[in-house]
Amino acid sequence: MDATQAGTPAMLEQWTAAQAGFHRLATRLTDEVTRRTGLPASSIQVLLLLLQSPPYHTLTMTQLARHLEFSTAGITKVTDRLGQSGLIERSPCQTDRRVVRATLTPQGLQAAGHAADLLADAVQQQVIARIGEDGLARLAGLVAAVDLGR
Amino acid sequence: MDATQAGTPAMLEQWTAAQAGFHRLATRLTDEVTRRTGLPASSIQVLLLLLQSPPYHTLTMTQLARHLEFSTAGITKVTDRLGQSGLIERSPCQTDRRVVRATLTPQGLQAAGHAADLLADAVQQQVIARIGEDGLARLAGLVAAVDLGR
DNA sequence: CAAGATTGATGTTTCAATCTTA
DNA sequence: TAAGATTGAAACATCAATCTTG
Repeated sequence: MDATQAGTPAMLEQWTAAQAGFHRLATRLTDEVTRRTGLPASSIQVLLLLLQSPPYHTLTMTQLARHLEFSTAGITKVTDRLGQSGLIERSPCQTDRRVVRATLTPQGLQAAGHAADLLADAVQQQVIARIGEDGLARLAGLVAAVDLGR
Repeated sequence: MDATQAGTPAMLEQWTAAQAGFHRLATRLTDEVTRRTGLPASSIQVLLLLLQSPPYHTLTMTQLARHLEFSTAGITKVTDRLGQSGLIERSPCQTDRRVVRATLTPQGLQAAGHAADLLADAVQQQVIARIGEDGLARLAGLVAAVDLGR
């Protein structure tokens, strides 16, 4: 028996089940927000990340890409769409002119807040109601622990 | 203060962090398999699901779509590609001629086993090594608990 | 030469419409 | 009439190549 099989097949099934289940959950929650705002999932993620980046609700393209595990090309296009919708503004950085920063506009701040409210409702009803606040905390903790050794 | 705010902003940040972290993890594990097999993530998911569906490694299009939270259109095209690669075979159901079933070919069974080995290695090294087998079990349990009340 | 960002081409997924069968 | 599956069009994300700046 080699190292490949050491964890038993059950380990792999646990992982695939967790992956599929998490995907179902994330889809269900995001769809709730998408349906009421018309925004695709990636745009919602960008808006919420900027909302959670006080005090100026500003991040660079690469910061957005790193946090969301997106390609920089993808971030360029998401922020293009958000810019055309008037929800964010892109501005070149003064000190390093290679850098482009994305900032929530007042309208974007409002949209992000609305999306956050809708998502919070969904999390409350579909997650907290089933595993409690401590359940969510344990879930987030486990994911973070795996992420740390990155 | 209305129900929307009840869970505190921290609850929402925990969720967004968990979502981003899980996405990073899933991407990292799958990329490992994709790089060595040339198969996109969705094809890998279909192969593994069929592998875990004994005794005949057969599922219908809608079963695949439901388990993976894919559109049926998407499943049609994934199985198209897998069929062209000779990894699965599509056959009409005898008793209900609307239904199409996908079955692993001998070659597909081998490919699925290989993908499972690669993924199991990645899970072992990147997940078990950090949170242990019981950590993965807790993670899967929490996700399943949220999924149940579906 | 390396890092940040963008563009065009490519692959994948979904949506809407359609076809077939129950 | 509804359910299962497929098709073509559109949306989205990634890759490779390119441009600019440090």
